[in-house]
Amino acid sequence: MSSSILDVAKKAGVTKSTVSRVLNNQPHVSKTTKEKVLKAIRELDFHPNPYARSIVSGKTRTVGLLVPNLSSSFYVEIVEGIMDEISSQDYGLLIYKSEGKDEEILKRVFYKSKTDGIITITPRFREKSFVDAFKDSLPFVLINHRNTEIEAPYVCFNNFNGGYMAAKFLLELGHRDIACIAGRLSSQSTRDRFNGLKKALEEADVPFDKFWIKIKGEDFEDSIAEIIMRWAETERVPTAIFTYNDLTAFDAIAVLRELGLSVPRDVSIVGFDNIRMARYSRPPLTTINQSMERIGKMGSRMLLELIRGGALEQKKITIEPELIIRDSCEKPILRRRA
Amino acid sequence: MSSSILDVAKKAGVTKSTVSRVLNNQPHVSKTTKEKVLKAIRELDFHPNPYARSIVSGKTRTVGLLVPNLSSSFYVEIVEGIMDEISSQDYGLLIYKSEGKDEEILKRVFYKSKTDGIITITPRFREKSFVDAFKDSLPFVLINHRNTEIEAPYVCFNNFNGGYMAAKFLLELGHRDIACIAGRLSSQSTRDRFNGLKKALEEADVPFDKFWIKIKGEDFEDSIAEIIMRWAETERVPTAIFTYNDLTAFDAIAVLRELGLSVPRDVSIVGFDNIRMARYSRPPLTTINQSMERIGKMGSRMLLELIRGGALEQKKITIEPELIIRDSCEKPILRRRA
DNA sequence: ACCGTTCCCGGGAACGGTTTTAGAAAATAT
DNA sequence: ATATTTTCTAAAACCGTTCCCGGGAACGGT
Repeated sequence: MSSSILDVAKKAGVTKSTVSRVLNNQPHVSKTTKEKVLKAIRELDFHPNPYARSIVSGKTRTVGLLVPNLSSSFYVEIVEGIMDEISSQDYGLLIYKSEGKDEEILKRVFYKSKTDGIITITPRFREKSFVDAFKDSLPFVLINHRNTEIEAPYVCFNNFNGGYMAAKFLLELGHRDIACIAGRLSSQSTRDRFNGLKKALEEADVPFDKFWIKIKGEDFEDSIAEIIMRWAETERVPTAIFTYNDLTAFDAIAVLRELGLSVPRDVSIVGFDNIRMARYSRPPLTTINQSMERIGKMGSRMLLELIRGGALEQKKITIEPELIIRDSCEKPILRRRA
Repeated sequence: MSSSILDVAKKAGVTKSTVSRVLNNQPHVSKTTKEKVLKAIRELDFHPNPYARSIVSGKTRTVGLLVPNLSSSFYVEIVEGIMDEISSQDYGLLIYKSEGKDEEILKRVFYKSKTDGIITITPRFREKSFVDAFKDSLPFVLINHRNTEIEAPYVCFNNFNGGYMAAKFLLELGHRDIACIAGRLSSQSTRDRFNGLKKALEEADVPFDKFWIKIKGEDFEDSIAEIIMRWAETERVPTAIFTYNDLTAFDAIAVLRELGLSVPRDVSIVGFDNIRMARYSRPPLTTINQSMERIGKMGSRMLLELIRGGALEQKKITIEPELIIRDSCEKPILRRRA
């Protein structure tokens, strides 16, 4: 069994109060006593029990993190940013996979783990009222969730501008037949990206053609092939496709290749997220960069500041995206309509 | 403030000991009393403080995880497997990035976090003696570390066989000029892969040509380009390359392409790990599959069994790899030597 | 020499639980 | 009806820490 503060006290010939004072660098302990205690601590290789500490202090030096999954490197990169920041400030990180059951996990972290604060990376919450219950009793930061209903600090990307920039880039290359493969509209960030695209089309006076807008959950479920095949069958294939994330872009490239269409010669593609693999794909993917690491760090800093009882200079932070031009886009080739 | 067991006791008109008994499903509490207490618990939305509990029980229902980083999806996939398993058994997971400072972090988890057990995914430990100090006082499982010095339970891949299978596959295609880009030999798993390759070459009576063996830390540092350029300059380019992981394989493919060499037509490539992106690359990568998720789950189960005080049926588990044939390898073309 | 500070240090309560002990009430046996 | 056992519950001790309080020693001022 590991030794307790009482063992140290006995060994040093003082009481536990004195040991405690030494442990916490408090004043009112003489130099000689301090040394005696320190010696005893060293000899017993004593380390105070963190749980006993937190039971009286109310603090645990641990923060909880809810992440939907680690299958998307978008999330993984954010998590890594959080880990670095949290760790550098000597806090522990309790990580939970929340996919599909955010509320359940949140409850669990809150009641059964007693963290000093919670970060959630999640595109949406089902029950607003539920989250509301927590956010006042515990520091709470949302990442990647520009949220209109829940009144909590957040840090997110300007997805609207991302969508806008991507579309504008394609328009400036000369594309007019621009398709969009969008995610579920229940996610705010997806909606924002989509709306940014619409805005750019509008500004360029390009009519908004419902035929080329494919929305996950409405027009398709998982298979990108399904969508592209349908376009190919009608012999109306867009000259450019904007996809809601890089992984989907890779799928699209693969399917197009199967059909004998080359990217970017026949079809240009813009992704979104700039995940690590985007530079390795064939062709290297033009995409919208968002610094996942940065958003993770920012979110962590906000939370830690909240934990320390500080007031946030900014409760709502939006990070601007950046267009990364690689090789997946070109000027459109002329093609006859069927 | 959240309510305590005393509040519940008062509300139910009993003492805290009775509430505690109800909480822990202990006998010796009458049906009517139990119901009164349960009602009070419900009404106050009471949840026992886990830290107060663990201070007396000595258990925390939390396990610590050391992972070098989340930049490699090899690690990420293992972590996800661990998360799933740990979570399903209602334990919490305290995650730490250990890259380059395993010992320091291990110390931190051990002393400052008081977990019920520790899993480390790490290719190597610097100071054996240091780790030895822990493994007897706390359940401890090594993942991906077939370790000869530290006497601790582990689960790892049969990297030797992986290297062997990869090389054998290339040999059977007819390759003789097979290069190998190997990782740091300080890692046991890298050594194993490398030795597997050597064995296969030996069996096929292919002389082992030092010219084509490039070892990280000895022959190069980071840049794969550097290696391949050197081969190209001497006009001796191998017909096949075995790389020590998939990411390196991608790099190699990119560099070869820059040089106007096509994979697999001019050079065949076999990777290692079968990370998620391997199927998306151009060409889809032939590689050695190791079920990361599986190794994560296995390791977690071992640890949890150890925590429960059970004896392990097997202390050392080795998982066999599998060759995944995709499109990055072909029969060698005839080429004149310079 | 006496008194008021200041500095150290010990005693004990508190934190929120579990566990042991002990005693009262209820059930059973005689 | 009384003795004995069983079942339930309260009281108290404990886990390892922090924190408040109070007492004694040392110190300086008059």
